[in-house]
Amino acid sequence: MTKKVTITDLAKKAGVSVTTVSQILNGKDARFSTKTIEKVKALQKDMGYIPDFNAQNLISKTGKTIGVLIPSLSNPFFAIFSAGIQNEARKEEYVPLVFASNNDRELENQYLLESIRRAADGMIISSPVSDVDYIDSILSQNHIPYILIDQAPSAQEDPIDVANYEGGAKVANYLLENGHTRIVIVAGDDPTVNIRKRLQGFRDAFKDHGVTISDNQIIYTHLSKKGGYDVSNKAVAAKPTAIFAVNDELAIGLYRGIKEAGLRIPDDISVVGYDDIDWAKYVDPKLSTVHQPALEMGQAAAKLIIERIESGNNGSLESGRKISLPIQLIKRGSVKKIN
Amino acid sequence: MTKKVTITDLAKKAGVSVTTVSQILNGKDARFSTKTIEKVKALQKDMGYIPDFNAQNLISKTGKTIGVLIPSLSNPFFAIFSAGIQNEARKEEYVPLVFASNNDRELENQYLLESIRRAADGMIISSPVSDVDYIDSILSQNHIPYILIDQAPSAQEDPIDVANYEGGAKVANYLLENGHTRIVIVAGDDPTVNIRKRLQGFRDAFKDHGVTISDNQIIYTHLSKKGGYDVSNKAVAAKPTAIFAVNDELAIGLYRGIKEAGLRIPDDISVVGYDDIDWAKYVDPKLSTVHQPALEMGQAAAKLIIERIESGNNGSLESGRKISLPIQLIKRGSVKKIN
DNA sequence: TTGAAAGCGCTAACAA
DNA sequence: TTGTTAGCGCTTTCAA
Repeated sequence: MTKKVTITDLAKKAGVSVTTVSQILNGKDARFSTKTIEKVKALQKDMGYIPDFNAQNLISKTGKTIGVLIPSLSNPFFAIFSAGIQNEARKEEYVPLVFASNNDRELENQYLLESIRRAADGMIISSPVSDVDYIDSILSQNHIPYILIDQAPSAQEDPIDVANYEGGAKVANYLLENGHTRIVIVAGDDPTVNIRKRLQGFRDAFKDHGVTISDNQIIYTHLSKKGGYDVSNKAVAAKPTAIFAVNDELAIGLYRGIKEAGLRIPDDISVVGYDDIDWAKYVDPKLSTVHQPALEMGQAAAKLIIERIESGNNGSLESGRKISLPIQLIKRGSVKKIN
Repeated sequence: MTKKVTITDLAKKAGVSVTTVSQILNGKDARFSTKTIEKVKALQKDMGYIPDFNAQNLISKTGKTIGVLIPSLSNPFFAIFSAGIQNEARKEEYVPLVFASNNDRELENQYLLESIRRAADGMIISSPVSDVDYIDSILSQNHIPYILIDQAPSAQEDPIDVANYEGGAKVANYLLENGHTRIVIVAGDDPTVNIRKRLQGFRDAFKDHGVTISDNQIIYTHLSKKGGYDVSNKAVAAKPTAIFAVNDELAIGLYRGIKEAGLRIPDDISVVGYDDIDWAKYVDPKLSTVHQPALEMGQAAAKLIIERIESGNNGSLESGRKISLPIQLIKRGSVKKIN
């Protein structure tokens, strides 16, 4: 096995010092002769020299790496969210290290440590099972800035605001306009703050119209298609005229269960989701939902964390600016007007 | 900003040399007194010492990193595939660096170089636009083993075999058994070898039954839901009794178009997909398809590349063992018997 | 049972 | 315009 070309090899071959090569290749070539510069650059190509990442990082203390913790890649929302992070990171020459924790606390913890070990410069954490205090303590100790997205009950305000309260209220008003007052809500177990706000907005809007939604109208289940499917009987049994699923995956699971129960959407029952994953347009009937800008959220998260990294603001809970992103109610075919 | 704890800090505090600390922390503690060992280990916890990744790699020349190139995360097949890689890699303490190239050749190339720069020990490439010769040359030069999955026309046999020819044939026979001979195939542009084999198996099976499927019965489009949707009119216009979509995304796009055209599945037209993404069970009617073990494929890919890395087999095209994975025809509700 | 010293590949003061 | 030297944090001979 031929060894990798090092800067010393290159320097020798060029008949200059390693400093010269290093400087030139790093763009600090002001003080060198054109001749030397060209010689070095040509040789770099010829020899296929690529600077050693580890050696560089050992000195610079930054590998331009962002650790990313998400619950799962199989939820399209997070797949797109991750894509957004990657897009934005790329512009600044950062690389995301994406870990899916599957809501497994231990795994999540391992991946957190692995990110630190791999010298992540910052972290984006969007995995809901986290113990926020623990994360804050370990990350602060290591002086790694981080942002929490869509996080478990936490003192910290989400730095990326996507108007969940308003979103929930929009769904409520949409349903109200269409005459629905007999409602079931389907939510994921251990709802995150974002989803709680969404729920709160929804319930408050109903209350404003004189309709109280009690806790037993909320069904909790695993936050997935299967979770929605599993509780569809229960949801249907309550004989609502409309169901609000706190995300689209849930809604699509409900679709299946509702149809298997012999009911039609929206004739027998209306369904509204949340997220507007691309699949929402491909189910029958097309799903009414609230558009969340998943891609933009990923981009915003990456932008924010890079800002913090480069500003040296190793901020924990208190720090940093916020980004607000718009949401939008998308009316499609899954809600019917009743009277 | 407090500095990160280094091995020197720890050694000083323990009153021993860095060698001692290094040896003990790396499990080579045979020759040290229990007392020293305990002291060092305790101090590690206390001080929160984490060895510097870059410094370690600089010496060991391996960062236990696998570069992964996929077309996109938004296709659930690849999301699951990536999850499989991560699962398996984790067991061996490798970390995948996942890059989605979106079929953009330039991006793909950038990510390839970035993986090399970041000292990937091996690569899994599953992005169909690649220029295989180029990849082989650059990776070989850098002595990085790699495996190509589901790759563009290539001399190399896929190291992970998922019986595409047989899969295609199974779909064909299924359709044949149900009386379908008027067929349209919907495929992605620039089909990969795997998909070609799938197609070939399909066509050969029909031919065996005396039915020739001509090239103009194949419609090419973007390999996505939208791609399927976009050509649905064209597909319907050919008045087939059944459509074979080479993947589920395409099939689900077709579903939408077919319904919008006022036709019913499977009464007016039967549809079969390929992949068995989890969504296949959640569309109406449930999609008949061929189950591809995406998760297992990811695991197998990771296993294979780790084997090559650790065996020092920096193999390019010729090398390495193969893994065969079973597929399965899943009959659901999207095919109807006709006569 | 322990430590001194060299060196991994690179960057950056400081000289020349 | 270029080179010498030190040193990043760690592992690993080799010696004590």
